[in-house]
Amino acid sequence: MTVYCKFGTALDILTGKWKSLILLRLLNNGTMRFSELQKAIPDISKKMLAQQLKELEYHDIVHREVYAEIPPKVEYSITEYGQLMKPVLQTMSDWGVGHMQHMQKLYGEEDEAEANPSSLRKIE
Amino acid sequence: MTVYCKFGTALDILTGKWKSLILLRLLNNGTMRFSELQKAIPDISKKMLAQQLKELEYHDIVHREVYAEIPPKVEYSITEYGQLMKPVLQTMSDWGVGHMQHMQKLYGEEDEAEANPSSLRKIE
DNA sequence: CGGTATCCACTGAGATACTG
DNA sequence: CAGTATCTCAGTGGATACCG
Repeated sequence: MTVYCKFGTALDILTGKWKSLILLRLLNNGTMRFSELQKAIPDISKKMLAQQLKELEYHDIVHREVYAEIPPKVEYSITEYGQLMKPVLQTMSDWGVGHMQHMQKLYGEEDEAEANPSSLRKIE
Repeated sequence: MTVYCKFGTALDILTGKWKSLILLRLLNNGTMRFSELQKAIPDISKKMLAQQLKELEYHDIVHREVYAEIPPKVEYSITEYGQLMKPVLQTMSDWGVGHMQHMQKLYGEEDEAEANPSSLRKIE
């Protein structure tokens, strides 16, 4: 159980399909508004976006800056502490890339491999 | 979408609450029988264990060895290719450990931190 | 022993509508 | 614009029973 805990901690943060998408966007683009994130991640609903951002904020990975304007404006960015996620994301991504190739070798072309360059590299 | 794909690949494998537990056990103990895994992971159901193992096998991460005996005997182990997961697990675990401390600093002691040593280190 | 099949309860997440 | 509230439904996973 204790083994799982530590690993699970990372998992809980990264998991949830959307967190990674959000993190990736913020990492690449810097500061983004709520609506910009919505546009950048077409299939996410307001509800999910708000929920995931709230969790990331709680974990001190994402910073939320509210401007007292009309109409409202809220900007999100990765905290300094949040930058520590980069190597984790990168490691997972690297493995993922290699694994897709491995799966192809084993099972052929069926995987919806769109032959795109590894844009995750942008994370640097 | 393409960004997500690569990252998501890793996520899909690791995700699912149980995969990590299984992997960790096999990594630490080497070969294990179905029933041993059940005992080692008390809260997992047969159904889930079987399902997760099947997925890991499909991904060439876990090897399944069937002995034609009565009563049946099946042994699971990490494939050579599967060993490549170790650095990924380790990176995530390391971050997880650090993050638990960070959360404590921010929010205090409430987290069910059992003050255990990082057993994940066994993965080495 | 090592599963599979079936049924069921619960949760995650989409759609929609409303608010400050 | 940036959310919150509700309602709903599909999929995940638990419990149980059965099979080779």
